Amino acid sequence: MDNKKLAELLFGSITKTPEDYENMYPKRDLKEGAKVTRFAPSPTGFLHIGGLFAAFVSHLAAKRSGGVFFLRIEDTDKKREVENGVTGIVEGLRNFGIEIDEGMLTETDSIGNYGPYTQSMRKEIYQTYAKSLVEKGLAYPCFCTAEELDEIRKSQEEKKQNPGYYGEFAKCRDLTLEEIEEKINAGMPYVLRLKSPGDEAKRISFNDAIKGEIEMPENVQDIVLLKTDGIPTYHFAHAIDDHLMGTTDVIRGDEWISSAPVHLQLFEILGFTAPQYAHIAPVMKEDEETGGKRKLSKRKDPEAAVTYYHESGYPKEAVLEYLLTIANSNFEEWRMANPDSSKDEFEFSLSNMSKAGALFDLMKLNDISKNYICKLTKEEVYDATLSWANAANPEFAKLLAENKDYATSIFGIERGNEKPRKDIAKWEDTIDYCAYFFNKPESYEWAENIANADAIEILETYKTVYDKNETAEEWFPKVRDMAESLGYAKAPKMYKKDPDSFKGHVGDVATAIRVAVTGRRNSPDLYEIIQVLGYDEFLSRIDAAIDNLR
RNA sequence: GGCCCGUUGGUCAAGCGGUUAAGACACCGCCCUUUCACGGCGGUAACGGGGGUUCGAUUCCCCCACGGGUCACCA
Repeated sequence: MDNKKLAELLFGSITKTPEDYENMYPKRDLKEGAKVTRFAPSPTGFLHIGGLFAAFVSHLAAKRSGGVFFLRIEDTDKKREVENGVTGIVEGLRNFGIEIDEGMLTETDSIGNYGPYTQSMRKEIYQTYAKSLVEKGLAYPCFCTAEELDEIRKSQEEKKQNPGYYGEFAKCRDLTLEEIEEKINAGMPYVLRLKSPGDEAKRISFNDAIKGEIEMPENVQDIVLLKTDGIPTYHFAHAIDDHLMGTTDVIRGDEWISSAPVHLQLFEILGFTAPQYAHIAPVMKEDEETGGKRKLSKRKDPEAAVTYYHESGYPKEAVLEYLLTIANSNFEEWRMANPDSSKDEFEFSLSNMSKAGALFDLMKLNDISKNYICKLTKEEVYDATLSWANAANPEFAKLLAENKDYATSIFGIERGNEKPRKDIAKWEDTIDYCAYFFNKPESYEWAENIANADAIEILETYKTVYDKNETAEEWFPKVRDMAESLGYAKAPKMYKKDPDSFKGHVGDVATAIRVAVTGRRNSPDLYEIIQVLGYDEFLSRIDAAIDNLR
C-alpha cells in the first residue's frame, strides 16, 4: 500500500504540513512551572455546576502558577449544538468571576494567539494531521455502515468478545488502494480510523494529578478520528488542540479516565508530549428514590445549572468559596484561620482534591454564603441586592431603587456588630427580609398567651411611653418599666419563679409590640426597626394593630 | 459482562502502622437573651464485609459486597 498516494487521495486539498502548524503555534513564553489549563465545553448553552467546578479548578491551577487559562469551544457535534450556545457558557463563567486569558468571548469573538478557539473552525488543522497519520500508515478510511458495525458488535457480544472495531474485526484495515479508490469514486461515505498500534496484552500507566497512578490495558480500538463529514471526534481534537495550544494540565471530569489510553496513544503516535491529566470526580446529589448518590442531573435538579445560583442571588464569592471547600477540604480550616483574607491567597493544590464525588450540599452553601454576606456593609448589600433584582425581580428592583436610603438603612440593622445577624443567604432572601418595611402587616402573629385586651393595653400604653428621641440604651429599660407597671415581670426569670404573681413577662410585652410593628414574632432588633420605620409610621402601625385586635 | 475509579458519622471530610479517630455543616440539649438570629458550652453519630502481613491495622496486600464511570461517526 502506498500510504503517500492514499493520503493524497483522501486529503488532496491539504497543502500544509504539521510542521507549518508547529511553527504557527510556538511555545508560550511562560516561567518555569506555569500551568496552561483550559475549559472546553460543548456549546449547549447550559453550564453545569460540575462544569463551573472544573473551570474554577482549572482557572485556579493556572493562576496560582502564573500560567494561562483559556476557553475552547468543542462544537464538533452539530447534533448537540444550540443556538447561541457559547453565550450561556461565557456568561456563566463571567457571572462567577472566572476570567479567561484566551479563548471565546462571545459567539464569534475571541482573544489569544492560539486560536481559533472553536473547533469547527479548525477543520483544516485536524485534516493536516490526519493526512500525516495516513502517510505514516497510522490511519485509514473505513467504509463500514452503521448496520455493519452493529452486526460486528452483536456477534462479538454473542461470542463474549470485547466489542469494538479492532484487530481482526477491522475489515477496512486491509483494503487495497484500488478498493479504496473505487469506493470513494462510487461516492461511498467513510470515516478515518486510527490504525491502533496497541497491544491488548500490554498495559499503560499514567500518573493522574488527583487519582494517582492509574494502570490500564493499552488501546487497541481503531477509533474514529474524523467523522464522515471530516470533523474530528473529541479524542482526535483533544490531542491536536491541547498540543497546539500548549495545554500543560488537562483537568476534566473523571468520566474521561476510560478513554485516557486512547488519548495517550494519540499523543504518542502524533509525536506530542502528553499533558498532565487531572480527573476530577463529579458533583453528586442524593437520590431520594434510591437513597444513593447520583450525578447532579440537568433534567431533574434545578441546582445543576449555574444559572440557578445566579438567579437565586447567591453571591459569586460564596459559590466559589463553597466550590473551594469541595475542591480542597483544608480550605475551610484556612478560612477559619484567615477570616478576612481573600480566598485567592489560599494555596490550592490539585493533589488535595477528593478522589470520590462529593454530594452537593445546599445547607453548607447557605452557611458559607451567610457568613460571607454578614460581613458586607449595608451599602454593599444594597448594591448587590439591587443588581440581582434588576435581572431577577424588576418589581423589587424598582422598590429598592426608589427607596435607596430607606432600603440601605434596612440592611443596616444590626449590621457591623461584632456578632452580625445571618439572615440572608442569597439575595432572594432579602424580599422577605424587607417585606414588612415596605408594607404594613397584612396579618399578625399574635401570641396565644396574651389576651387581645391585654395586648391593646400594652400598645395603647406604649404609644404614650415611646419617645422618638431615646437612644438604644434608654429604650429597653423603658419597656421594662412599662411592663412592670402593667403587671408583667421585669425579667423572664422572675416570671418563671413566680408565674402566679404576673400576667406575663417583659418578653411578652416586647412581643406584642413587635407583632404590632412587623406582623411577626421574630425579627431583628425592635428598637432599630422602629428607628428605620420612623415615628409616624410606628404610630400608625400601632393604631392599625389595635384595630386588628378589636 | 470487560476495563477503570471509589467506599471514615446524615453530609463534606482530616488521618497516611500505635490517636480518647480532628474539624465544618446539619441535628439535639444547656447557657446568654425582649423574640428570632448571633455567640458560648456540651451531646448523638463513622472506619462496608471477610481473609491475610504485623507485636499492633482506619492506614499495607488479597477476595467479596456496594456505589460510580466507560465500552458511539457524543462530548
